[in-house]
Amino acid sequence: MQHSQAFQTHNHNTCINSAIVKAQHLCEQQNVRFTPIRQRVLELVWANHAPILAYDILKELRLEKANAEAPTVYRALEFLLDNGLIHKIESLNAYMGCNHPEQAHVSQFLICTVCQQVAELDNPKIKQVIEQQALKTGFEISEQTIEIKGVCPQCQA
Amino acid sequence: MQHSQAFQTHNHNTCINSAIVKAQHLCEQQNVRFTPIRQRVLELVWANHAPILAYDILKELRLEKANAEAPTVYRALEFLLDNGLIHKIESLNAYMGCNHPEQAHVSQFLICTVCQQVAELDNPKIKQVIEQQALKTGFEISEQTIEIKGVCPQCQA
DNA sequence: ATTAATATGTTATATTATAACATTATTGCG
DNA sequence: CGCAATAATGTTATAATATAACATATTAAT
Repeated sequence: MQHSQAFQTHNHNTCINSAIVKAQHLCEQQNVRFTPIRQRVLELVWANHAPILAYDILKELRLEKANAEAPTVYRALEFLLDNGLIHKIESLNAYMGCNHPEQAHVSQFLICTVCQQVAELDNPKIKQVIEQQALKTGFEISEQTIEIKGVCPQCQA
Repeated sequence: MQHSQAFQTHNHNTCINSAIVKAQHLCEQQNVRFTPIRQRVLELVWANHAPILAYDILKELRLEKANAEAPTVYRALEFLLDNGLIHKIESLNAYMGCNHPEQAHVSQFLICTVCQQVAELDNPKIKQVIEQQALKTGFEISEQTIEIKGVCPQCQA
């Protein structure tokens, strides 16, 4: 089973549109404001399946909004993170869209070091084994950061 | 089985001494230079079971070496990382000593958000399940970053 | 001893992220 | 509606993390 389109060819506009629509619905449900800046930043994050750097978002924003500054971007990113709409890839200091923000989940990221694309897995086995093994030491987990680097199927060919 | 002393009381001088001795041997074997700066940085990294920030290492170094600068620290950290003597905790931008640099291994880190201490696990089950599940998508793993946040046994009491 | 390779010193700057305060927009309520 | 409270954005400055580039010193190999 392929959990993500990231490593397959697909019409990526569908990804972006679907992400925006989901975000709109979720923000409405949560009664939080999906403002134009927040939407635009989310669109920019979704521009590729590769994670994007905050200052690269800023560069893009500035093409449309000359007075954009770092806090504009970081505030939008914080909002999107808080509401589960994006993930931060810690080992890259970069951000990527979340595949299914509508449900809480623990993700694992497969980061292709050749094409830079990242696939989001939400594999319950991985989550559970980690919980199980950590519990053996008496540790109570609140958060898992799982980032896997390697080469995706496309780039092996 | 407890894989690390981090969350238990212990004579920590033993940890530091043992880490330095292992590093000396390994560097000799590998025919790389374990210089005074590199040794001192390794000692500072081992000062606690909590990861340390690069600029905190720099502050300590400067007490002994007034002309120490950022590159001094980052070069030593790079050397220690390259030779498997320390790990970088990506989600904290911080560095910690490696428990058994003498063998290649995939680690998982249990980061206590209360006491800031970090235990290094080297759990083969976790490693294998991740490999297995990633392989299902055709992904070839080269590196795993596994950082688990939560509360350690001591801090639950 | 001389050269090559490695390590360190030094200055500057790139990159990532936040603090602090001013202004504007939106919401809730009398 | 009009006003106050809250939330969001604008703006300037700076903190925190990390590297580039080039000079000097140390060590290793011949």
